[in-house]
Amino acid sequence: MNPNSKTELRLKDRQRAEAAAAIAAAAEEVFAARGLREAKMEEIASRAGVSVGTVYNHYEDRDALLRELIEGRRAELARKLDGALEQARALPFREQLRHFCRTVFEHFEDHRRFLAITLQADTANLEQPSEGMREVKARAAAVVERGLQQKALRPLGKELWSMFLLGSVRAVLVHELKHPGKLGVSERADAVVDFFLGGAAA
Amino acid sequence: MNPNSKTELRLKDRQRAEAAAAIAAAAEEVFAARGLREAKMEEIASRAGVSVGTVYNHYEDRDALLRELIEGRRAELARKLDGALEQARALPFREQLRHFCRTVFEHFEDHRRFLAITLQADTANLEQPSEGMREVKARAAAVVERGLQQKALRPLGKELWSMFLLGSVRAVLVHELKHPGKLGVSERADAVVDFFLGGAAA
Amino acid sequence: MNPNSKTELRLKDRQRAEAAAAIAAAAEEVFAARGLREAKMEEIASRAGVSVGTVYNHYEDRDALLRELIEGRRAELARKLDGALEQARALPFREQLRHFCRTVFEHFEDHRRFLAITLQADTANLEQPSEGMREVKARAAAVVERGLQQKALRPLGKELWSMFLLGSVRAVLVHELKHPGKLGVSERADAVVDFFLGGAAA
Amino acid sequence: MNPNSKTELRLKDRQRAEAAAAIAAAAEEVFAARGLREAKMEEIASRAGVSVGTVYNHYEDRDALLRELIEGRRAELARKLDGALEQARALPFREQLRHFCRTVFEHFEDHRRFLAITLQADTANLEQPSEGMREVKARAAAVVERGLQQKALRPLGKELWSMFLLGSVRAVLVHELKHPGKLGVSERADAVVDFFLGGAAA
DNA sequence: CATGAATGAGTTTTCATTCAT
DNA sequence: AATGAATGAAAACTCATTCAT
Repeated sequence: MNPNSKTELRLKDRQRAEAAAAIAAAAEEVFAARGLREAKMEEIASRAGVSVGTVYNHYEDRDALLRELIEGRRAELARKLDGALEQARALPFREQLRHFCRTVFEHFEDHRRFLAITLQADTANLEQPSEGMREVKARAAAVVERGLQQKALRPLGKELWSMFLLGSVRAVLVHELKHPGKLGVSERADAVVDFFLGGAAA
Repeated sequence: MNPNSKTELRLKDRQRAEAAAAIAAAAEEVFAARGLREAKMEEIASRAGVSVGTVYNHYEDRDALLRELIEGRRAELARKLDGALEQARALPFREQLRHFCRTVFEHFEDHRRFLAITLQADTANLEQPSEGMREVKARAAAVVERGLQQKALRPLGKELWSMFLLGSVRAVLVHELKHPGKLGVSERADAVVDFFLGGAAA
Repeated sequence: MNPNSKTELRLKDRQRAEAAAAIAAAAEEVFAARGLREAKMEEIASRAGVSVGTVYNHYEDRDALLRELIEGRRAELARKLDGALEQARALPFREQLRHFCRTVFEHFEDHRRFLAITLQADTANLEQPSEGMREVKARAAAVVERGLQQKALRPLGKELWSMFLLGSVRAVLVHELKHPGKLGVSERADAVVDFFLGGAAA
Repeated sequence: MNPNSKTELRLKDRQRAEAAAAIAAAAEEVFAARGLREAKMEEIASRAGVSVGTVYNHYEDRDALLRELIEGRRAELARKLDGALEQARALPFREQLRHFCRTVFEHFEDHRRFLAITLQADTANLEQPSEGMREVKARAAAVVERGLQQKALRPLGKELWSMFLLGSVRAVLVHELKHPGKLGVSERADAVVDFFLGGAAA
């Protein structure tokens, strides 16, 4: 009927996606500001400049919104990590580690307070570890894998090392959240790499 | 009037405290089983074998109950840590570290699922870091302090090291929560100490 | 976007106002029938033909509902009194007084039982005399003022006279409430005016 | 068994009565301060220096407490009025009226804020006008009766005049409650008598 | 009799979700 | 598809009353 139908569809799709993104952004702010329990659909809607009904046109329900939000952020980070690791493929292991950490810190720089929530949602609902978290872990495991292959890491199991790596990153993240402004992204990455590789002993 | 009045007071106080403890225990279970958002006051009451009203006789409201619960567990851990550090005072730093980690792991062993929840509450409501968390951090800082004085740690700031120490402990904790049963308390402590002191590098 | 947007807004506003009025009417009935303490939100809602939630969409909480209800009725009366006094401006003072009283009695005729409740709420919470009551008093003071200017009243202070005027009106009101149907609005007004101006002495 | 049993009984009775009076006094304060709806049994008990249970040992339930409280105060007033009218029996009518009013004002002087509550309770529960209020009205009717017999009042029905008389007294009472301290008991009585007998006209 | 913690039915209030416009 | 008022099930919380000590 309409020769532009294909174009129009794309246009609509894009508009849809933009609306969904705006809502997600608003939700991020509200969840961050109020907490997982106190965040209200009404506030999310009004902060997004739409009505509640519209939020429900884009997300099945409150849970779905939160889930997609978290997964989305994690997927975004996973993508960034893929890029960073690809770029650093040829560099020495320590450099690869640094790239990994910097990417994480940069990502959190953009989503500061919401990530605190993410960190929660990770610990909660232990039953079904989110797909997204698994993805980030997979990237950590990938870096660590390379370190093991290059004999840059002691042989102790990929899982254990990535666990410690993410734990160290997380510690700095939370610390930054509570005492902001001390260190730049690079310094934070350096601190983690130094500690992770060399430990604390004198 | 009553020659036993003093005794009676103590008795009533003790009974009151016991009732509060029973409710706290029930609340711990329910919060752990249902999650921070889904835990209902009614269920807490009935699991404690009392009526809702009684819960409200002991705790101002739902928030207060959760808050006091978390703080209570943290204070308990802080007390245990004080004991452990006191006991290990004369031992080499590595041993002290091990005592610290073991104590934390043992504590978590007792409160497994609820503490998963606690870990959340820590990250959330960043505004006012709980008194209890501060106390645990203080103990970590104390161990680290000794390490610095004995030149067992590189000079890098008490805060930074305790941050990494707790981060490493937490990583193992969460890992254990998701993949239970792999390691005993001692092995976990050893793993953390080894990593914390020596790092991951080959 | 929508050429009717202005009209639509008005329509919605009107509907909102109508809904609020319907709820207020239901609340009036329930408060009147059950009393200030026994009136339940659920009954108000169902008598208004809406759900509880809807009541809360229109009124902050139970207190606000009652407050706005009372204030609303008082404001209504104040408006009627303004009209009556305006109309009677040129008439002799005794006539003005009669208009004043008739207006009050007519108003009470419409809201009989609820106003019995209102009379309570006036006396209670003496701390902050309601805006609405102040308005009614102001009208009484205005009539009295005219009487003083025309030397139709002995000079004794506007406040004192309006106090006695309202007291006399109130006495008849309460009496009517308890022994209904004896006198028509006009007769009641005449009785008050006669008493107020001439006193009881033979 | 016990030769003192009679005395003891009386002692106990007296103690019982004193306890009940203390509770009534506390209740009066709390009902006055918080209002009919907001007054809590716990607060009444603690202000009386006893436990809730004790309150229930003296009064069937909350309603009974309030009812007996109000009735008690009214009966007290009725007794005082009987005395005053007896004393003034031989005086001219205007003096009798003054005695009546003074007695009322003095009584309210003692129970200031609580009376506001009484005034409410009068208006509410119109169904069953309290026995106590009827008693006070009866005294007003009695004074008025004398006035009529002495031809000191225009013939207009005992009921109507006592209604106006109490209405005028009440007006001054409420006014005093809101703007305290202006007039002494005597001046207030004079004002009412002057107005009641002579009206407001110049 | 006094005590005061326990009770739990009864209310208020919340808020995710729906749906007529 | 957007709107936002209406919905009402589900919680949270209250508090008069009871009763074991």
